[in-house]
Amino acid sequence: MKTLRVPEATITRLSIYSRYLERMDQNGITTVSSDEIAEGVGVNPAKVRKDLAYFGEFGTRGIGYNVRDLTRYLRKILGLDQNWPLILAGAGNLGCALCTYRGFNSRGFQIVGVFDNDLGKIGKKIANLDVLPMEKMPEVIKRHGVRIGIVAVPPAAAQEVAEYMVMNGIEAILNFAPVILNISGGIEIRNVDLSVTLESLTFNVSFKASQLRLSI
Amino acid sequence: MKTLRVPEATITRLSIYSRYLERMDQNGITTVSSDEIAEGVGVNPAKVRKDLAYFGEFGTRGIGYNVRDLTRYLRKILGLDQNWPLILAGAGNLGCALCTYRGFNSRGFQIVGVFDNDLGKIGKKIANLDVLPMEKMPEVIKRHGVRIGIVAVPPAAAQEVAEYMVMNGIEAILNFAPVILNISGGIEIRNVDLSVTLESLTFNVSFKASQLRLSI
DNA sequence: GACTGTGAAGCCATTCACAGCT
DNA sequence: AGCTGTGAATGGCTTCACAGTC
Repeated sequence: MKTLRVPEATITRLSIYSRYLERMDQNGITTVSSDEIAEGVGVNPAKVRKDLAYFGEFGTRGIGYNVRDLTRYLRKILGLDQNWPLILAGAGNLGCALCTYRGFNSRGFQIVGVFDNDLGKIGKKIANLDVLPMEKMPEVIKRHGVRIGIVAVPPAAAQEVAEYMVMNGIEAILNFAPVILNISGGIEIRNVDLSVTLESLTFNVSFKASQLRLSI
Repeated sequence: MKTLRVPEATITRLSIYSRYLERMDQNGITTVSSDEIAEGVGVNPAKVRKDLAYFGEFGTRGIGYNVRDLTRYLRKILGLDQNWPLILAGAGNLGCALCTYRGFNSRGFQIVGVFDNDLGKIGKKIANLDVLPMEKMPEVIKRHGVRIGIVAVPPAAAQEVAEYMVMNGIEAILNFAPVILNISGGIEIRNVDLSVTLESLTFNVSFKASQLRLSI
């Protein structure tokens, strides 16, 4: 009975391993070692083994891991042995891109409702989905049993939209708005913040050679 | 002379502090304490002070920090005292969304070239920019002095495109393709991987109450 | 009294190194 | 011989707690 807390970073890596293994499976590879996985995704081999060890013993000493079995275990660990309906708030450019994003379907994600409060957008179709007014959200969440919501509205509206989602039963939020959402009650939030990510690049590019001689 | 290595997580937070401070400035607030910043962005106050201390002493004991000055320092630290031209490979839905993303301009980012190898897309216009064939990339990089590239092409093409960018002088890559890029030579890479992010949510939502009784 | 800056302590993730299995 | 699984060691980020300053 393991009750160790699993690091968030481990979960991220499991997801990456999982995708790498699926590609190996498609290439007809049946067995893989932690060294090969590590090489393939750019991490330390011991880390691969430790990450897996949080959840069980999936390998065979002297041999390695069965690709297909490990893939199945990983998908189950990540909760991907079921489909995940998603709702999306914000039918702007980003929202459109997300609706048509191909990477979702293969992992069991499907956007089942798109919402906006802009009358100019409501009623338009995005990838077979009607853009609905926010008031319809509760109904869609119930009908599909949605637990995860995506926030892709302008920053000024993000907090309000997130609260509305949570009020209607959403348990986890993927937030693209460049603000820190203030939500309590054990709601899981992940932020995708492009400016922040780019700025970690500009920092590194700016002060690469000149090891930190900032002289402000 | 500080030569301490600055944690990557610190850089990420500086970027977040910076945006928070700009909002305070717009609201007419002139002075702020580490406690207030911490509260506003959801971190520990000591962490705010430690993060800033890597780069200097910006505050006044007993008083706090001057909002406008600290904002300016942070922008300089992050390399945002200059504009950053970007190139974008991949003129699909995601590419379009990125071209019109409003969050970039206010932070000094500007996409100056969009490239694709799909003849059906070349020549089309996205947000005032012509979609160009990949062969034009070297010229655009040189003309604008581009150092950062965005990869928004399908996964199968990502590695090749990234190598092409690096070969033509790009020093940092923001990668949206769901693959691990294998690039050497001190090139900075940041991955924005929506499936991975969503899967850390499905994991947490799946095994929230049921503290990890996986029974695979 | 209020708040910053920082050494020290605490904590958590990573890496090492090797026992154990095939 | 080859590779996994894991206790121990390491390294690094976070938090505490308080001296120092206004």
